[in-house]
Amino acid sequence: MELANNNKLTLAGLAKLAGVSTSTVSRALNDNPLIKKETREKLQALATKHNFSLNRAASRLRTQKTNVVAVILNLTDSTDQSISDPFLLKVVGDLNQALNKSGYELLLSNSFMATEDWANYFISSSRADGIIVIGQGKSTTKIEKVAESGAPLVVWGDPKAQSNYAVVGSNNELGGYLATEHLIKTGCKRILFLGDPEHAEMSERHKGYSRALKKHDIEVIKGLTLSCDITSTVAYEKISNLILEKGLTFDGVVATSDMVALGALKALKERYVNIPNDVGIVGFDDIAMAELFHPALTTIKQNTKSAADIMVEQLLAQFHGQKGKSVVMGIELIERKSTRSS
Amino acid sequence: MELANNNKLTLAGLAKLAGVSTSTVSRALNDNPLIKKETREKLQALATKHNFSLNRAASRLRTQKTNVVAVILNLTDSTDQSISDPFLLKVVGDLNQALNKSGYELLLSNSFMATEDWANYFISSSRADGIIVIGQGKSTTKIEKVAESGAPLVVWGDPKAQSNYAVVGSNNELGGYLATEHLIKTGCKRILFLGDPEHAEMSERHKGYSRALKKHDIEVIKGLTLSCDITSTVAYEKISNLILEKGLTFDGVVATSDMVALGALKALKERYVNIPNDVGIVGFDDIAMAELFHPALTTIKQNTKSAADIMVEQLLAQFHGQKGKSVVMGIELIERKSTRSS
DNA sequence: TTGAAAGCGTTACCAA
DNA sequence: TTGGTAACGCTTTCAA
Repeated sequence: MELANNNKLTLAGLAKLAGVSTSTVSRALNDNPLIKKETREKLQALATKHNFSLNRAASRLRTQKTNVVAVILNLTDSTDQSISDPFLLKVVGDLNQALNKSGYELLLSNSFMATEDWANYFISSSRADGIIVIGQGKSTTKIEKVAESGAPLVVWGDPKAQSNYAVVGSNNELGGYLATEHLIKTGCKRILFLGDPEHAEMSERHKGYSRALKKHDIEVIKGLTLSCDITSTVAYEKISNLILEKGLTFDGVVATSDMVALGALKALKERYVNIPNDVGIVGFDDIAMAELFHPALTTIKQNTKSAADIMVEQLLAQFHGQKGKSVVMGIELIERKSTRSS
Repeated sequence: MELANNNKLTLAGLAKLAGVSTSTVSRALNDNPLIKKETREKLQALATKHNFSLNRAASRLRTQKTNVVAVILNLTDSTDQSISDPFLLKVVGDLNQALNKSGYELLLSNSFMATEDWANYFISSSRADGIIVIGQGKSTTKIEKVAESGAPLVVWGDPKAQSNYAVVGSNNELGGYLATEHLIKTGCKRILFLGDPEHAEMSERHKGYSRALKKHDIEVIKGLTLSCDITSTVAYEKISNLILEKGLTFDGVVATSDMVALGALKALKERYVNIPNDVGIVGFDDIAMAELFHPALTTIKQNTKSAADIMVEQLLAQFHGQKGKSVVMGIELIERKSTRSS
């Protein structure tokens, strides 16, 4: 039998039950050492017993702090409004872990929200204390607007691109370089770059691709850079069309993501092109299933877990009044079976 | 030059600027038809001009409504604390879309949070108005606790399992049945079930598997049900070990997810088992990359997009005082190349 | 070590 | 159609 008391228990109610003031209960529940340990524990026990939970709306209003971070999936260039790339979703998952560890909660959003002014929408409105944007996309105007507003902000993107905000991301140029060089060293001569060079991160990878070719005295041919959305289906179509129209004009592929690599892989295998002997493929990301493809995908691994930790760290620094720094994450070539062994 | 006015603009400030009362501004910004259209638009324009944004902490406190829904990834059985299954992440993405459409925001959490009492943590504390749990996991005690608290709740899981809360999910039994029957019809005699029958959803799929076998007068053999976590790596190991120890004792595989199917696929291909001629494989989910595997994966498609819409619908119903209903989503066999053609 | 009371920025009732 | 004002539930300053 429950008490017929519909009124939710508040701090004041709990204080009355305990015979102390609201101040004392508030301090006790927030583990304030001002309160005698004994009383603190007694009150905490009482709170648990009565299933009491502090009203966050009220404390947020009072303290002007939400302990929430807005994470925005910046999908500007995808026609499909839903997130499909497992890599980006992995980043979200890892951010969730990292934020929770630091006592923050994750408010998930994407760039298709009605609002244009993220800082206003999330920060001024007291919805969140800071913003993490995943992906710089093709246009960074929305991001820059947030930066100008002075709101705490960290972006997952290309940290080498100069910006007035903190960007955490992999060394994309080096990734592109290593991928390309690996193909060269395993005997490829005509290497295709598959991806969208308008994208900040992808353009860096393309720079690395060009650098590797030049270093090894291979001509950079325009026709061997194939612009392509970062989805496997588009990659599949692009490669299929290319082969259909011009034949197999390449013997290596540098893909800007594992999903893109997977699309290319399929298109090639359907035409009985042998991987890696006829064409070698290197992906980017090292998503969980990269090693399960057939052949297992050689790829550039990005460490999302430590990236997430660092992003949160840089955001917290801004909460504490410091300036967020851009951080370049190391990457690593993972050799598997989609390229010849070196 | 900005005005040296550090104090954030509030409703009261805006009201003063406009020469009206706070009530009027509040109503105007909430598009209350009580206010003359003219004044409303004037005030809205003024708000945009001054970059004004309502303080949500304050309005949430006042209205006792957050317009936030907590989405909990229930990863009880995974040792790995991060989310890796693209299917579940797709569900999160689709829920985000569906919630946004209805004016709600998504607070992402997982079951590794310190707290045990979800209703208390999210609802009593005014963090969210309702809870969506993704995955019933092996134990449903936490979920039942939420249900008992009376908090608005919708669960993605198996809708056929009886429960005192609203469950939205696919017709898993039928899915298991269709997958198995398809293998039988394409000539398989010894069909392996690969998955964890302790899992609510998986156990339904297993029931369908057994029903199909019985219907076609095939004996249900214990040794052909291989318990397995829902990750591709575990599936890979399980299949590898099975073959190592007992040889190729089966000619068909019903996998409980596409990721599991992918792991099995790899293990088999490494041993030069021909798919689909030696062994046919059917997955479950139809994740984006299912058709990009080699061979393209025959699978049972779950429609996450409409599932997300329905989950939100059922949650909103509870917000409006109605009782949430369990809904069974239809599934569909997608025939590709990992099974012989029928 | 604890208590009284003001105030965070809204909304909504009641009055005009 | 608009305004005055109390109240939402907490935290924190100041006082004891």
